Amino acid sequence: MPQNASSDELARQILQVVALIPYGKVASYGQIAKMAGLPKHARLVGYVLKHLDQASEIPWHRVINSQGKISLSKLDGQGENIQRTKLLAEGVMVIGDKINLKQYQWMNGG
DNA sequence: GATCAGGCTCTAA
DNA sequence: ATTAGAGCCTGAT
Repeated sequence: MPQNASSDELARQILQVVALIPYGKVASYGQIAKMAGLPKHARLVGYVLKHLDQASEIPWHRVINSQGKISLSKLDGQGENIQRTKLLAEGVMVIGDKINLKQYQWMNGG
C-alpha cells in the first residue's frame, strides 16, 4: 500500500464517491475506484463496502459489478437479495440479478 | 515477509 | 449473452 495515504484515507475517498451516486442510479466497482483516483482498486471498493456500518448512509447497494450484475449474495428475512430489493425500491429495474447499465448507470451518456 | 481470499475486471471462447 | 482463465491490489493470517 502507498506510504502517502493511509488505508483509512483510501476508504474515505471511495466512500465519498459512493455517496455521490444519485437515487435510482448505479455505478460499478471499477467506476467508483476510478472516480476516486484509484483505478486498480475495484476490489478494495468491494472490501470497503462489505465492512460498512449498517447505520452508514452510504448507498452501497447502488454499486454493482461491471457486467451490471449483483455480486453480493446476502439475503434478507424474505430470502431475497438485499441489494436487489433496495434497488427495486428505488425504481431500478433488476431482472434476475442483472441491471440495464445503459439506462441506470451513473454518468452514462451524461 | 510469504500466502490466501475477496461485493472486481478484461479478454477469449 | 454466458462461462473460464489470468491479472491486479489490498487486508488478514
